[in-house]
Amino acid sequence: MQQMEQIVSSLREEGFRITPQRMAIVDYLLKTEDHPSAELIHKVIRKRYPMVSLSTVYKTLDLLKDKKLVNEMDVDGEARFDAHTDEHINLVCMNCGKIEDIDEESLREIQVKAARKSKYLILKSSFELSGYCSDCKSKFQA
Amino acid sequence: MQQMEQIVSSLREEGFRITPQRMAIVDYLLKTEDHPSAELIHKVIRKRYPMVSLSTVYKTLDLLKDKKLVNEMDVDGEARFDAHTDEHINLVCMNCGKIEDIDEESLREIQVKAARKSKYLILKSSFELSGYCSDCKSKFQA
DNA sequence: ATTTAATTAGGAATAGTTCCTAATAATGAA
DNA sequence: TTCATTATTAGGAACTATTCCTAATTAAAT
Repeated sequence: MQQMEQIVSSLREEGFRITPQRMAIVDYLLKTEDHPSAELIHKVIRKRYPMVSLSTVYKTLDLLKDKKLVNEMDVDGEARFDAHTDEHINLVCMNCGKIEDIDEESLREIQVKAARKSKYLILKSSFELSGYCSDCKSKFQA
Repeated sequence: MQQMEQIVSSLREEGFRITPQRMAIVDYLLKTEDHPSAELIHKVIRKRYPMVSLSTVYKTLDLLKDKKLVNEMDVDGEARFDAHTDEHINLVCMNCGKIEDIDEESLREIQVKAARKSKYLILKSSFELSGYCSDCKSKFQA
């Protein structure tokens, strides 16, 4: 909720229009703890704005990615989105598909080390661990 | 070259057949430093075995993934493959698409920490940094 | 209220991947 | 070696997430 106004005004300043579609998508992404796919976002948004199109969802997500307001990650060939853009580890459950975030300050150091070793100019990072969440884990051990 | 025989015998032990197609794909993946896509693998293999099909490439890659003999990663919605399965960071150039590996022993610690915090059973990890490689970097700074 | 240019809805097109099936060939047995 | 069995393959059709296209709409400046 808090970041909403910042995002709106930063878009407006750059000359982008504030449409109900964009508001709805940003609002949903800020409020959810999930890491929804474009399709899920579309489904959810549609409940309030029935005529919003999937292509608009994709376009808005592209815009938000450009502005570094959301991160994109890949799970089984499907893009998933996250408005929590601080450095963190994504834990992906290979059974139920749930994604959990974990803060980890040592990621930054690793990034610096890697940049130094490789001479890359690093712009984006993605740290992902996959396995079974605590719920699904017990099913497999039973 | 060295691992070839191990892979062949481990597949044979489990009852899988050793076909020229599988040999060619494994051979190529072991020899290259690249992180080729399925399509590139197909193109390369075809030079020697002109009738090998793309679907066989995909199936073989699935098999090798299952056996943990190759890792899969995603670059712009395209799967890329790597027979170098030790823990490492992938550096992806956002301009030319090149991928470089960097060894980093601290990754293991992070993994252990994350597993402890989250109670996940971790089976797979992927650490990816994207940006510009040293070649492309200079083009953008000019 | 009017203008105008960004944005949208909707669907068609694309591309990577998976699926399907008859034909082929690797392997073990005789 | 020859034969029988059955995994594997080639080829292409089907699928699916995403991108592209265009006329209609609408946010925002005047």
